[in-house]
Amino acid sequence: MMAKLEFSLDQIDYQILRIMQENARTNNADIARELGMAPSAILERVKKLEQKQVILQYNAKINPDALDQKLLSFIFIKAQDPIGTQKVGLLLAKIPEVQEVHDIAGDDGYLIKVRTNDAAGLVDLMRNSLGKIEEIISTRTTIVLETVKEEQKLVIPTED
Amino acid sequence: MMAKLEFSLDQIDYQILRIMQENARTNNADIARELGMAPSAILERVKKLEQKQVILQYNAKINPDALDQKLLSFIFIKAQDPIGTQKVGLLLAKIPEVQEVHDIAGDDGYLIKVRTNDAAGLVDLMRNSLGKIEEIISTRTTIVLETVKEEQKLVIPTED
DNA sequence: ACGGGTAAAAGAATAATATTCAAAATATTA
DNA sequence: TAATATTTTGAATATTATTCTTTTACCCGT
Repeated sequence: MMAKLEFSLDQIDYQILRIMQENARTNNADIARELGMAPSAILERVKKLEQKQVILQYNAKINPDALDQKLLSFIFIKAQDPIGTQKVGLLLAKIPEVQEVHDIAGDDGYLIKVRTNDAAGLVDLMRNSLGKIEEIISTRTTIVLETVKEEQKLVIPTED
Repeated sequence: MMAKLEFSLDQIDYQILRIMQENARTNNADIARELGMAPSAILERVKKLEQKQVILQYNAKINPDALDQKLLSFIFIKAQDPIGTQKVGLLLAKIPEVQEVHDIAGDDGYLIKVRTNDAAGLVDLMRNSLGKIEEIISTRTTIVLETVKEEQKLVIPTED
């Protein structure tokens, strides 16, 4: 079940991705104009990029402050997963406040990124959500004071 | 110049954000239908959300594998910033492969998230980019073996 | 409770975009 | 070089975006 995906993107695809990465709501007509192509061709390309899972999704970046989500934290979690599984990782992924779960090298661990309203919210989460996961051995929390940059933009090649 | 921003969102705004967070390319007509409102009203709302900086941007999530960006790492950076500045943070933010830069509590440090093609790319980056920043005292790198979850979705309140 | 005023929503008309599809152009392969 | 497959175009139609006016809802002070 581990089909090797074949991407194979050309320069035009890269340009589309570049535009989409800047503003995912750019319409096909605008992209078409910018690339000097017909809108229908762009539509085809974009559809294909979605099908090939090159574009995974379109999301709106919402200001955390607007939802009063003021505290960002990273938590290293040492856990004892049943061999060959990532049971803990999957449980962590289910927690809504947890934005990222990474299985990291070294200490049988995970690194998670968590957004809560405040310190109290973080404590709550650790007690009520992490606390419920028995396989967790220990945690180490790092509090973010200020975020200088936070994007998911990838570096898109200029030549093929 | 530190104007306190007043958000003040109602339940309809939350619903719009919820939809946009799932798929930022959902068109106004669809949102309107889903919320049982006129498209023009939705347009107004969305514009306002953008103006108020509640919605910061729309981005396409691109599959890192498709661009051969196979390696994800987190690097803790201990640095000696000139007092009251985040000079190092800003320099780090300029590096394209660096997706996130967080100023963290404790050890005068930063935590950055970096995406490179492979280990060689990471070494390159540390040597050529981080190496050029003199204020950096030391680094500690954590390699991600596998990512279980990676989103930026926020928890949107259900009641006001 | 009653206006006055403001903000938001609806509705209708127009502009623009999305989408479909057949034909033409391009690439690909044998 | 011919044959085939893929991609692009261009035109027609369906759908959506946007504008603007009218109507409705909401807020405040009296």
